[in-house]
This record gives sequence, C-alpha cells and structure tokens, in this order.
Amino acid sequence: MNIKPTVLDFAILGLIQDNSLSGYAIRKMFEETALGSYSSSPGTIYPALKRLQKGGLVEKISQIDSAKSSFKITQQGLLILKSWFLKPIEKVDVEKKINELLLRFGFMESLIDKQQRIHFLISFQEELIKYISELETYYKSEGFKMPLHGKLAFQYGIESNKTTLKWCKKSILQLT
Amino acid sequence: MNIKPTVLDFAILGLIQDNSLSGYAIRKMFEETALGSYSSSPGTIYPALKRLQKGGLVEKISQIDSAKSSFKITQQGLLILKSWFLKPIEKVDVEKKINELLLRFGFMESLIDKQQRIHFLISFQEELIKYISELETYYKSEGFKMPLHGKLAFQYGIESNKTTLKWCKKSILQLT
DNA sequence: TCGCACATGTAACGTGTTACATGATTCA
DNA sequence: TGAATCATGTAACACGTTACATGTGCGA
Repeated sequence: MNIKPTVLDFAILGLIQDNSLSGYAIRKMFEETALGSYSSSPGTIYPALKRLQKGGLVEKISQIDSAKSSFKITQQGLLILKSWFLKPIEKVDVEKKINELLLRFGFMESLIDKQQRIHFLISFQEELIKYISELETYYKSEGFKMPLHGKLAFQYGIESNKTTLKWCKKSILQLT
Repeated sequence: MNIKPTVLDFAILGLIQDNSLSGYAIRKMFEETALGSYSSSPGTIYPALKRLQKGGLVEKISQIDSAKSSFKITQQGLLILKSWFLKPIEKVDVEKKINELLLRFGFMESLIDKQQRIHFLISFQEELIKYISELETYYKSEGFKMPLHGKLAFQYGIESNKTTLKWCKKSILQLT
C-alpha cells in the first residue's frame, strides 16, 4: 500500500490493535483519556476510519442485530503498525515529535518483544543525549545575547528534554 | 480584522516585532534557531507573509537599490500580537498547547510590562497545578488497570508537566 | 415528553507539506 | 565554470477544524 498513515491513523490502529471498537468508542477514547492530544471530532475520526478501510488497514464489522458497527485491525494493519513501532529514531523525532515517540512506546507493548522495546528506549535515550548537548552548546555560545525571556524559554527546552531523558532511563530500568 | 492568525503567523509577528526581516531571513530563523518547531519551507512562510500582509498585520518594505524586500509589523499587527500575549490561559492551553504558551512568553518581553508578564506565569502555574492534580487523581484510580507501557507513558505526562511547573516557579523568581 | 448521550456522517474551508520552478550572487 | 547559497514564489494535495445534519434510545 502506498499510503502513509498519519499519526492519528496510527493512534487509531494502536487503540484497536487488540479490541475492535466502534467509531464512537474511538472518539470517546480520544476525548476522555488524555492519551495523546489528538482530535476526537467526528469530522476527524470518521474520515480517518474510511481512509484506513480503503487502505486495507482496518475492516468494518457490521453487527447483525443493529446498525452499529465496529472496526477491526487487519493483518496488513498490524504489519504497518509494527513497522511504525520499529522505525529507527531520528534526530527530528526528538526535536519535534516527542509526542509521537511516546505514542509509539505506549502502544507497542503487546506487539513488540521486550528486547526490541528496550532497544527503542536506548535509542531514544541516545538521541536525547545528543540533542541536549547540542542545545547546551548553543546556549553557551549564544545564550548571553538572548533577552531574559528568550533565555528562559530556551532553558525550558533544555529542562524538558532532560526530563524526557530521565524518564527514558527510569523506563529502561523498569523493563529490565 | 476578522482573521484569526495561526500560531505560525504569531511566530512571524513575534520575530519581526522589533526588526523588519526578509522572507528568507524569517525562514532561516525558523530553520536554524530551534525556537518553536515551526516550519521553514517556502511553501509555508511566503503564503503566511502574504496572508499577514492582506490582513494588514505586516507591510512589505521594498528596497530601492535591489529586488530584496523586508517585512515590517504594522500598528495593527502590534495590537494583535499584544492581545495574543495577554489572552487568558485556559485549561486546553496547558493540556495541548504548552509550546504555544512558551512561544507567547518568549516573545512578550518588550511589549508587555513586567507585572503582566509575571501574571502570565502565575496564571500558567495555576492551570498547571490543577492539571497535574487531575492527572494524578486519574492515575490513582485507573493506573492499576493500565499495561506497563501505558503506565509509563502516563507517568511521562505527569513528569513533564511537573517540569513545566518547576520552570514556571523558577521564572517567576527570575522576574521578581 | 423533553433533553441528553449515543452514533454516524458530510461539506466548506484554511493551512501546512511537498515538489517544482526560477533567477541572482558568491566562492572555489 | 560549476556548485552552493541566497531569495522568492506557485500548485497539487491531504489533513484537521468547524459547522451542519440526522436519527436512535434512554432516563427524568
């Protein structure tokens, strides 16, 4: 299939990887659990499901007794989901897509074996360490030029990445 | 003006609030400084500038000697930018728009007096405290049901908000 | 029976992404 | 002279947002 699922698509696939859900149930999941910060509006979810269906990643299961239907992930969908989990972590991911990395991690437990999940975290960790040292180097050379608010905002970036790094380390320990 | 600028629009306005810049210079700013994680592609920046121009928030200053031109924020633009800085902080902002809050903070220094900037941080802090306690309450009641990765991902959410809170406190001290 | 939550969708719209296109200037 | 960077743009496309639309079932 030559479609690239969006992050939202992957979030849906992640949600229904074990249990089929109705469109409405999926919406509620996005609305109530603060999972990621993904949209739950009908204008987002239903078109996404249609998309995934057309791409062969999910199939619609119609109930006999009622008009309700639910969506089940296909074999294809599972493969695509797995390859998303295992995609190598790049610089740009830690720079701009931390949420997506967390989403990947949050959903990978049952489809990926422990060793590879640990590898995910280690690789995450490595990219974070590189990125943090880049930020600190930049701050050392340019920080003094920045106005107060610029400095503080920049420091926020460093702090928040350090927190992510700590979380990585803790999670690696939890898994081993 | 009945246009709602996007976050990117505001980021551009913030960048040119003191110094006029060319479209290319703006692109480079987004590309090189990791300011926010906003796009720097020509297909994003130039249409945005055209948009802002049409809305009367920036004006194009053409150089006499060359074909180069730069963009200057208008009085209107300054007003709109200010009102963005001063917009009350809501729940949804801390839930899903931390980056936007940081962007607002990072750019507000020269246009907003110190008292109001501190008020921004205090209000930010208050919303964070509420949100963190919501997350912790949820975790206490639902956490035990979550699979390991779910727990860890959820904990990440809590940790990262706590880091933001710490940053808030530190920044309030820095400003006072 | 009134209103709310359940449940599924469509249509218009704007924006960002990607890819393409063009030309000037600088430097090796 | 050729490559890289400066510099500005356009066009197709897909996605998410917002608003609209419709109907069911349940409990007060």
